[in-house]
Amino acid sequence: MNLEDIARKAGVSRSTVSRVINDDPKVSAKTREHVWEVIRRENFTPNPAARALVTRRTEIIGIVIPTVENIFFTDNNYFTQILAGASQMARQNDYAMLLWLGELTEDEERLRQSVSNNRLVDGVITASLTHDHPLFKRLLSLNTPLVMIDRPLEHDDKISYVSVDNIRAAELATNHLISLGRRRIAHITGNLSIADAQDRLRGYKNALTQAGLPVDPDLIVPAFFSRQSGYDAMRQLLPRKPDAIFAAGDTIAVGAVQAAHEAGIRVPHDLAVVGFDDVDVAAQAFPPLTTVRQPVQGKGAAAAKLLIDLIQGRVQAPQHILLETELVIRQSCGAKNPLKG
Amino acid sequence: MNLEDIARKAGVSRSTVSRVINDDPKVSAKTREHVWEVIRRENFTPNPAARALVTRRTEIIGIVIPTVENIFFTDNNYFTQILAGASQMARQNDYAMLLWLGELTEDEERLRQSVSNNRLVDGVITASLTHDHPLFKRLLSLNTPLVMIDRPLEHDDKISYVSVDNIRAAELATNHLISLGRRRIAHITGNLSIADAQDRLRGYKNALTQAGLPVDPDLIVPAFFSRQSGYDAMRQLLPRKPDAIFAAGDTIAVGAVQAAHEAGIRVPHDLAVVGFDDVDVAAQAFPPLTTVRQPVQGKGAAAAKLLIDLIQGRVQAPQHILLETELVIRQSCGAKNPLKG
DNA sequence: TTGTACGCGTTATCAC
DNA sequence: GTGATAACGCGTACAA
Repeated sequence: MNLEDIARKAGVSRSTVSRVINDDPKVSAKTREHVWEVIRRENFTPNPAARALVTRRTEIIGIVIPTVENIFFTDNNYFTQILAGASQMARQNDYAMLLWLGELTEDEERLRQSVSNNRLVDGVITASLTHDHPLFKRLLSLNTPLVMIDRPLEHDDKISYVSVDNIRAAELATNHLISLGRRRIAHITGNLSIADAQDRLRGYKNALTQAGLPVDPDLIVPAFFSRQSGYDAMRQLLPRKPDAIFAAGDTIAVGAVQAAHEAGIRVPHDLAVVGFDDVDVAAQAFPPLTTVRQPVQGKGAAAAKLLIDLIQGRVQAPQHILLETELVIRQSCGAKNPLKG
Repeated sequence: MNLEDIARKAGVSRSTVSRVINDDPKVSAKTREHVWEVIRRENFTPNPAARALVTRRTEIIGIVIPTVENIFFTDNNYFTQILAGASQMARQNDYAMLLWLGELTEDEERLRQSVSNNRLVDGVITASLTHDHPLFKRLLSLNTPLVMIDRPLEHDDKISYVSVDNIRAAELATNHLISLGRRRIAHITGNLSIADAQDRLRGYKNALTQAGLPVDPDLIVPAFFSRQSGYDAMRQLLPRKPDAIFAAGDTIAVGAVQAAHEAGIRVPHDLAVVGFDDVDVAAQAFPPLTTVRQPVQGKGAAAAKLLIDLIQGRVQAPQHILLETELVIRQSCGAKNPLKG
């Protein structure tokens, strides 16, 4: 079933059917309605391959989640939420969504090829792409529309991205701990090759300085966004006797709490803990985590919307969008009025 | 840059280039090598739209995760792992992967249309599609190759699917609790419109019966695959004083443990708990959950492989693949030799 | 072994 | 407002 068939059944020419489908104004209301009727009756959809061949557009956006660690070690539903947000926005705009997930290292070159040689998509979203990943340079040199989720560490002035104000958000978290009377506040960082992690570290330092507290290097432990990493970091911190932890991610915080428990340290009594993200594990942790909520689905949705706007020429790159964060108080910080988890 | 350009640069005809790309044997080794060189030098990739137009194949598989609850209430990384497995297998076979996520109810009709009218993919994988979902009938009546992840409740004899033997797995979990001396073993079910949940319930009953223990309806509480639901179910169970819980999912188990803690019940001392899936939250729970691990990534990968085999005619539908499960002993069951979480 | 010519289903550019 | 007709880039009989 193709345009020709519909045309015959409707008693018009192929071009007219095409015009009807593409909302071309110069077609009489009468024929338009008639043709639509036939299309609906026959349950016809134009062949996207043929369409793409001539329009040079596929109406597909790609989303790339590139690194091994993201998929296998992050251990939370961050990426599910990113995908949910992007998917919904794409569908609302009649775009389909192609997914590339980075996996084993051996596959990395193949992924890079697959993404960069690809003519299947009108534009690309990346999530948590680090500037040292081979795809980074490639995607920049391509002239496909590109939107990054999470600010890139390099060339961020030339790249469109969607993120949150991580510095302010980290200040928020740290100030909260300060306001609870904590004074030896430690920070477990995320992967510092990611701008988010760097910004959260900066926000932590800012808050201490502004409160007149010392920034003690011994209380800053670099880690990655994983539970094991948070666990290890906490064990390093134990002898330094912090009274609070600001962790750069919820999964890190969960690992830290586990190490604290094993050492007989009570959370929040002996140690107040604040995480970041508000992904699934935050509310499910014991005790439920106080954390900085960032709108993860919102980031996915905003990235998709921005990408589509770029594709359709409604806006010009680069564009930077920062979404709002919010402190969610549960039990791990020991504040008086915790919300229900 | 197209076949014609490459042909000119290589001093051959367009068809020869096409033959080289498609590994047609009747082309001399010499020209073949020469043409490949030009292709590599020019970094050429054939236009997939043009190719799809003539071959009627897109080399794209679709994956559908349809229901609202899956995305928003499941709160674990189950679907991330499904996607990771499917994605990796797809790429290994030079297929791209299109993702449809079901979201808000208003969008359901749009999703159904988008999936079923679609000519963008060579075949479809569904994850956790229930038989009462509008997509179920549609996908069956389409003649696109189809593979379901998780056995469908109806027509499972006509549908290809990948799953685990949930009955045996549930027996495994329940037997473990019995072997630890527990006698009032309760079961919190998953969403019973999903076959997995029904099978786990059946396995639970089987194990009790085989051990000569009574099946007490008061110790079976229906729930959904969510933490809140597990929490509510546990509160119903409290007055009935179970000494063990087999939960149909890890997230359910986490909710149940939380309710138990609030009631002053110690896990595992007063209450042994076993979950199902071994998703992220299991190891991160407090205490770390003993659970039945199912190979979630493996299910995604197996589904993609099977779908591609169906598309390429290597096997005939319907095919049923059951993967192995494994009991992972951590702390929530109180067994003597827990593995490291 | 290589080249020629046609068709895939659509949109765009002309005429009318 | 409508209808021919030429692209779009590729695969593939068929001819050479």
